[in-house]
Amino acid sequence: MVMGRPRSFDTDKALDEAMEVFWRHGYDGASLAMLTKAMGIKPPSLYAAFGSKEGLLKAALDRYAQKRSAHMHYVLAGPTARDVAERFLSSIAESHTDPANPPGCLLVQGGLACGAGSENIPFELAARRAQTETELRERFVQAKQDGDLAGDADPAALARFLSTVASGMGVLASSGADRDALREVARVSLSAFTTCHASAVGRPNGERSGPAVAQTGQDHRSKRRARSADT
Amino acid sequence: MVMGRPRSFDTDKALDEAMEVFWRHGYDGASLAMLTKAMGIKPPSLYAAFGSKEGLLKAALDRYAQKRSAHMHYVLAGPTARDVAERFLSSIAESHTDPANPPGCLLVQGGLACGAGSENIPFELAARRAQTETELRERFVQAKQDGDLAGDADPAALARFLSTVASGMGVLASSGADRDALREVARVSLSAFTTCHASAVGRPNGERSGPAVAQTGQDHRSKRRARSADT
DNA sequence: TGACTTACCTACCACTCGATACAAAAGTTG
DNA sequence: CAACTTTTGTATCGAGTGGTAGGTAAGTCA
Repeated sequence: MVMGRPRSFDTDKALDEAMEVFWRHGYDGASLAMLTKAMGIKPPSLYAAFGSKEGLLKAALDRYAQKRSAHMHYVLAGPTARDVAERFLSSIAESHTDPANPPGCLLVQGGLACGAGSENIPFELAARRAQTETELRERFVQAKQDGDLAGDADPAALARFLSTVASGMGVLASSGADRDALREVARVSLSAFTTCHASAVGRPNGERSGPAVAQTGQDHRSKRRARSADT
Repeated sequence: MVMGRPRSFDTDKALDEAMEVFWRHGYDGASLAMLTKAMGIKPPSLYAAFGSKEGLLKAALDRYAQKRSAHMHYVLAGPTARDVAERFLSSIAESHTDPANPPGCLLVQGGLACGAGSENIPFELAARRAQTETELRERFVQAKQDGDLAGDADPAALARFLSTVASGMGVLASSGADRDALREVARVSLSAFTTCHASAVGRPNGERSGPAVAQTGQDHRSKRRARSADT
């Protein structure tokens, strides 16, 4: 079989540039002209390699997750639940203000609300955010089995709290907050975590185990009202 | 002086519809076609009344703030700092999942990152978010003077924490999280708040009094890197 | 070398974007 | 009524959108 002309650009390098554009301008705000200029390629090359603008975003998100996996692995490897929380919040404070990247988090900046024809994108980003929450929750379930998390602590609630704070820090960072501001938020949040971890949190309602958001990047469903999770 | 032909649509009603479109699709995602259809008017009427798409957003944001002012007044009227925090978080959990509105918060959904020509919008939204943080901080400063907030508590840090959690809850709600999920986050956050409010929070760095983000809707400045606050 | 496969670039597609020129319509004031 | 002011709808502006057709360049394999 013949190989044909080899690709003249580095896919990962191009994805890094595309990632930055999506990160800084959001999905709707990132035009093909911006993307191709940043990636150093022409539209046909982009479409041959990634299929569509949405395909390019997904590829960029995959690369984003891949780059973050090492940090997340370190976070989850914390010896205790409290260490995991501390590592998580610190890591977020640093990464969301890393001068090498646009401020904030791609999974938040990318687009919480999009225009006609881009309805899937918020789903896609939400699913990837939910992934982090799930990893934290499972780690806390393990911590509970290990006995380093109080018996009346709620792993799902704690994971959701941390995930929510992380999103909030993304919003804060995108507004120009500096690293110290985020560290401060992390510190306060951690103290909250410690309280819940040690003592009971009143839970009047029944158990809810799953993440609060959709798990997979599914297609657009109901246009009206909230994008409801299918639990 | 002559009055001329009277306006045939209700400005506030039209703004409510525009608000919903911006809320659901973000600034970039909200097209003129969407807006005029929802508002029930034609482009020339829109431009005569609001000047531009950006002007329409600002008018919608003003109306949004006006509608929320009653709730915020109630929140700030809480007898103690803890009550203020509790009222704030509860109010956010309810309002961000109010079925009468799109999920989440307009000031977050509206656009954290925008495309070419809309660079001012994220500033504008950030400034309005900062307003809430400022109100909370000033209330906590007052609480400290009143003696119902510990002497070593940091009003700025607490206000920023609450504001950050509120943004995070906006992101969570936009992903389809239900009201109970947000209430749970509110509960954990409040317990964290209580801890910091009662006992000392280690603060290695100097005082920082201002909000973490820009105060006013200023023009676009540096394209590269973060939109840094000019403190 | 020459056949073959693949990627590249130029130019362009139909469409939508935000915004407006223009004239008819609808009201107030003398 | 007639003069005047403002709003309205139609129809459209130039620019930019995501995406592609078609020909050419650049490599591999026999």
